Amino acid sequence: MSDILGDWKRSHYCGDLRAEQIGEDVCLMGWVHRRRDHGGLIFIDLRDRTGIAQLALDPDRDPEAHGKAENVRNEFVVAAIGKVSPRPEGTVNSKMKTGEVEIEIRELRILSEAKTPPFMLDEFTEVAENLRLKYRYLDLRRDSVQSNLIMRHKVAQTVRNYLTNNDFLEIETPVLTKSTPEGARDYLVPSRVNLGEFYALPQSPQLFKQLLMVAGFDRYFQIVRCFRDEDLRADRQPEFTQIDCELSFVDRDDIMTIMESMIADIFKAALDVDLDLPMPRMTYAEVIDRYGVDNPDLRFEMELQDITSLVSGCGFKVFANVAAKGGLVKALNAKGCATFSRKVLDDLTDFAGIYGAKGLAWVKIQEDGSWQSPIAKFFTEEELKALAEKLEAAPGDLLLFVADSPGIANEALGRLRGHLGHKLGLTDPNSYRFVWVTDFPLLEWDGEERRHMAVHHPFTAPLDEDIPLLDSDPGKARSKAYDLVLNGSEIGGGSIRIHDQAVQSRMFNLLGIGEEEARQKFGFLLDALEFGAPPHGGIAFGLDRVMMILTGAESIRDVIAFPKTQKATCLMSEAPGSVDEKQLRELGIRLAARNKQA
RNA sequence: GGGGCUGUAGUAGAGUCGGUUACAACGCCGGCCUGUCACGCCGGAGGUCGCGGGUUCGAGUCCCGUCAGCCCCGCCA
Repeated sequence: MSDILGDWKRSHYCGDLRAEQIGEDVCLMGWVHRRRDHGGLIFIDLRDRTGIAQLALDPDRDPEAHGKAENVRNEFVVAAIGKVSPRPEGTVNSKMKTGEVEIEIRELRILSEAKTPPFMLDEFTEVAENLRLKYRYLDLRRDSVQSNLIMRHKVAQTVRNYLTNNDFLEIETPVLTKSTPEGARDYLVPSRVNLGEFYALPQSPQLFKQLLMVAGFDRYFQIVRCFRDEDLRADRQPEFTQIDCELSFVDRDDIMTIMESMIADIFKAALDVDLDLPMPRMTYAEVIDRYGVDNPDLRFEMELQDITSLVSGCGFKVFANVAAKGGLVKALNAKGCATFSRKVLDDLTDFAGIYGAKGLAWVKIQEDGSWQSPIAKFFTEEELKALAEKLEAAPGDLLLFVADSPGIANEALGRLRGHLGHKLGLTDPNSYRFVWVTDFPLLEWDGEERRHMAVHHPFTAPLDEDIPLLDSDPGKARSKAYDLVLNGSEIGGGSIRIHDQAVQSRMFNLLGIGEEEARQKFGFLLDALEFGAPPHGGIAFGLDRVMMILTGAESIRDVIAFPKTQKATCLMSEAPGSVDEKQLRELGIRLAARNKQA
């Protein structure tokens, strides 16, 4: 039987007690983190979200409270009243914020008893993630995830303050909305009132925020949940949070300038780190050429080199053939890695294979400058010299080559570059290297669907100078889209939108979206564009990914209070679950028979 | 849809070549202990080795299947 709270009021958080409070009477409430029973004296480490304070219970001083403390177990919820006292000489704990003081407890109330938790709630015990997720409310008592969520709150507040001070308005948009085309799979919600019809949960508030610009709100933001029914990854959840912004009467530079300063505020507030502004900007073509991927990690160099022209006529058929067929031969120099074993090189080859590379050629530069390599014999002295010069090869270096179609050669070697950066310890977790990537291609060809797809989304404006290309060579057209990349991770992206109905219609044409289909899917946007749409553009940041980097979390689950597993289930609530036959009937839904026998 | 890793007391692990009663730690329960702070000492309880099948005289160990969690490819405008 527990005690009642009665009229006790908490006076302090546990973690806030310092030497300044010595002599004060305090009332603390929290969870028993640990109890140390010395037979006589009992110590209780009392925990709340701010930290831990040591309660001291002396049988001579307060036998009743001490007696109660004998029955206390871990994770009991207790309230305690006592006097803040200095710890006796030699017993100060310098590892604790509150280590100079303890509370001499006069009265103790057990507010709630607790079963022994299924795992220990200390920072030393590694617990399997499925167990952590099943008992998430206990896992969240642990300092690590709790401090991540506290920082997340701080970041959200910083965003609100910054954007508010810059004349943005926070406006909510519908969660029950309409399926959007071109994007990821939608989560669907059946309508009871409109049998047979479905809402879709938003993948982003894209259309609504553009309509808010047409409506004249000028600057909008929302910290908003978005939904995508796609497979999960370490940095992808089916529901995630975006910092979503849209502005009128601006160009790309305006948006990037305003937003990078918000990012700087976030880093100052969360980590007390000062960022250098403005952040560097690079075109898509440049980052692909130099790093192979559109989200390069700039914490280290190791740039890719295009050596296609150097090997186009060489004796190594693999390279020569690729060059002849319009492919790309790219190389990077892993400085000092000539020591890699055959096994490691095989692993790197397998790694490149994941991204479609059919092989990975390598060269070890020996101490005497000679080439140790299965392919060296195919090259002339001049070719070797030219390659060595281009790659700045020095004794001890490891040169790696991928020859393939441009897409595969760039991606495979680019990913390999990132992989090596990690492996070689070149990715300092306390270094933050940003880059804006601009001038993305507007369209990409989808071989399966036999049509162009929007790289960003179908409302993205082409570069002014590339508008003529829409007719002549749409695949070459570049867009006014931009991504913000941090340490190899895309943390945000956006674009200037099309605000001209005629251009928007041409865009739909290019995408193979017929007039009827366009009208049916987002006629309201096309209509709106005809009623005076200002030039506008925006951006959305993935709050979860930003938080991962700020906290150093390896999984997005560590920055979300109640995340889902890789199969998009919640181990705690056991969502998703089946529903009553009655609910289905009301929705006019009958489940198709499963292919396995019931 | 595909590739890979993991699964042994409450927890996280060890378990050799297939061989006696599956180990020690932390936690838990009981006892002792008045300055600890991941307290200490003594004792105790606690196991369908994820699940199902197979091989074998004998399976935690080998094989097949299956379930769950994780990482990756595809997918994610």
